[in-house]
Amino acid sequence: MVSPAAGSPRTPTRVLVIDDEPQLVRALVINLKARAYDVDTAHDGATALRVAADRRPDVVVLDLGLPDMDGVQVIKGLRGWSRVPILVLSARHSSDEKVQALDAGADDYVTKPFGMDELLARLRAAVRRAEPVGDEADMTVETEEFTVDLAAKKVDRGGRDVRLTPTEWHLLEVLVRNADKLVGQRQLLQEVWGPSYGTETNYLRVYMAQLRRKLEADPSHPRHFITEPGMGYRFEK
Amino acid sequence: MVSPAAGSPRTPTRVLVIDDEPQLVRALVINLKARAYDVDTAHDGATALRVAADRRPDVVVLDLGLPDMDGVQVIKGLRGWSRVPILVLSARHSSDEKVQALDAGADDYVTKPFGMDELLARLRAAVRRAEPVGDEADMTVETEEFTVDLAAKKVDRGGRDVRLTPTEWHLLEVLVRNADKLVGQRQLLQEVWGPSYGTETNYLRVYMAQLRRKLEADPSHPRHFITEPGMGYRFEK
DNA sequence: GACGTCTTTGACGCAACCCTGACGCGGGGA
DNA sequence: TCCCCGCGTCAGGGTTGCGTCAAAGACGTC
Repeated sequence: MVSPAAGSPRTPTRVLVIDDEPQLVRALVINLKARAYDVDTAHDGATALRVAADRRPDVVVLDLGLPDMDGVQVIKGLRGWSRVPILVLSARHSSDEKVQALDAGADDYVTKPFGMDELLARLRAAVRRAEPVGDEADMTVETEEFTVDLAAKKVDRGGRDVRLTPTEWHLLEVLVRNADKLVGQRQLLQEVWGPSYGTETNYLRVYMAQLRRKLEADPSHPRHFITEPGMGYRFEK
Repeated sequence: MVSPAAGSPRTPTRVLVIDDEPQLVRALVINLKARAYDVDTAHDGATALRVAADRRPDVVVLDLGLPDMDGVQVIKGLRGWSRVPILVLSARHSSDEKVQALDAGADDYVTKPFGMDELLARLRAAVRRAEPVGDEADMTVETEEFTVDLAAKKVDRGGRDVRLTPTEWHLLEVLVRNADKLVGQRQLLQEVWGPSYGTETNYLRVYMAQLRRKLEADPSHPRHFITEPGMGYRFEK
């Protein structure tokens, strides 16, 4: 419900687990990998900071009881250059330590022993709130002749904005989101005009013509909006 | 120390406390107010959703045990239109309930009884990470004709302050924050008038006209507040 | 209780959009 | 070769959506 991300098989979430207890690490790694996370591990603070810089994890799970340095120092070390979500584990229930860790920049604090379900849920929550807004980065598709910005809902052609009607834009959006793939006319009709449509192919002809007229260099010999006779249409860069 | 925007007297953080236990609410309110938070309260889910829509809190503290509805429903109700951080309180230690709440969109989960220090630390953490990154720098947007200062909530035009009503300002703010991007009329209505609006496009027409009359050089040929027929509006520098 | 401001609501003219039908063209099958 | 289906193109008409104005309702202040 958050973002459909049609066609983009998002790279797996990368987790960095920092802990010096082999058993706990193993349990975490197994559970995380089973859920298709990409996992790195570090057994002490110094390594952790190095690995974090190298691998740029999407979320960090940090045990405060490390052999070489104080956990809070690790948090500060990370926060010096990164806003990656940090989920702290600790055997200590002391309120003081929680406050210290959280104020140093941790995002969450879980006391051992903990339920794996809960930890994973907290991890999902941390990842979820870290990502969504910025996914408008590569929401823009360029061709030689024009540029489509899906986030801003703008089409640029030779420095000038192209004015599209709602239906035209909707049609364009579906095609661009499925770039290089054939989109059947039924699917196109249902996505743009609604589920009760499916045979009114004349609509498609009219609006494809409009799109080509506004975007193609030579509308009668389209290079980007290709007709696949009897099947549908395809957008190509 | 994480304090935002040095030099800007940022408005106090607004907290919405949702709980039906008077004692707990009182304790929370006292502690929060002592730390200069702005506090609203609600003792059931329905009120909570209404107040949230009205007051736009910066963070929500939600007790799951409400008299009128399931806490998870409240979370979903909020998440339908807002990304405000939600901190859940609950007497139940069940792992299941934690997972449900977190996956519904909660940001953190604290089991009662809890230490006030810890709660406040978690609250600080939630608020801190909700703050956008580069907020301080470009809190002001300039055009050839006028300047909008988002932090000071002021609009300057030719050296003179422009007087805007609350609704006008709110509308302007949403548009400016999404500069160059198209903002759908539904989104606009929900962000300015609240989540229960979405089809009253006549409001938009009236208030866009007011904004243009006050800010555009030639209100009948707007250069900054662009109408995208059938879709929404766009602010351009 | 009267006033001023802000918000909501309704009515109207006008422009833009969406749908529709007609026509021409080209390729594949009979 | 002729026919037919699918596609591209064009132009007209019904409908929707937008801008504008004005007046009534809600709210707070003096």
